[in-house]
Amino acid sequence: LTPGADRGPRLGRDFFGRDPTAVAADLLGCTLSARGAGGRIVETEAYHEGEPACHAYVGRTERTEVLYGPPGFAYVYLSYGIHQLFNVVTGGEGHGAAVLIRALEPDHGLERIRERRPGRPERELCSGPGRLTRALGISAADNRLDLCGGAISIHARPEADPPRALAGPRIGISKAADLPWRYCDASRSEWLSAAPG
DNA sequence: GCCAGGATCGTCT
DNA sequence: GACGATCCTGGCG
Repeated sequence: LTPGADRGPRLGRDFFGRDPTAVAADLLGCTLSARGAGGRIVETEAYHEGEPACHAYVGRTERTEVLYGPPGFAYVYLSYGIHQLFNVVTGGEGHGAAVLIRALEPDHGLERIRERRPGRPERELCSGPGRLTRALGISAADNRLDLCGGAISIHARPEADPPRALAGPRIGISKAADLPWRYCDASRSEWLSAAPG
């Protein structure tokens, strides 16, 4: 665990309004903070309307509408009936794209996190997309929240501690499984949900 | 330590 | 009515 004091300014709309692969790579090393708890982003995945693993692939529905909206908003959905998964909407308005946050190195609000995940070893607090939402108290109530102004924020990474980015195939999908759109910070391998590559 | 299986429900066909 | 962008538990050795 590293101290969490060195966090940059809150990321703005321009950061998110780019290709999901660029945003996914650049989110490594940034800090995700939700209501007083959070940590360094160490694992992300990009999704784009043009490939079938993306929820936006089916077009605009009530569920996917947020993906087609302006960048910098949260897309939170229920996976397997149990787990909340947290995504950031990317790209320009009218394009359906997002980045899934898959793992954090927790670095602030540890007491709150441990309260939400009692009895868990440090490594398992935030090492997985369902785990980190539980750790930070993120739920479907946060769907469509503005990350550039709301109770969940993302902050620029410190220049002094850059990530070592590695790209590989995404996890847990059956379609478009060949695209290397999962990004890991290899300088934080112990906090990942799975080995890079 | 590894692996197999079950939990659980919103969304779309 | 089927299917997940997952996680946890229990059995085995």
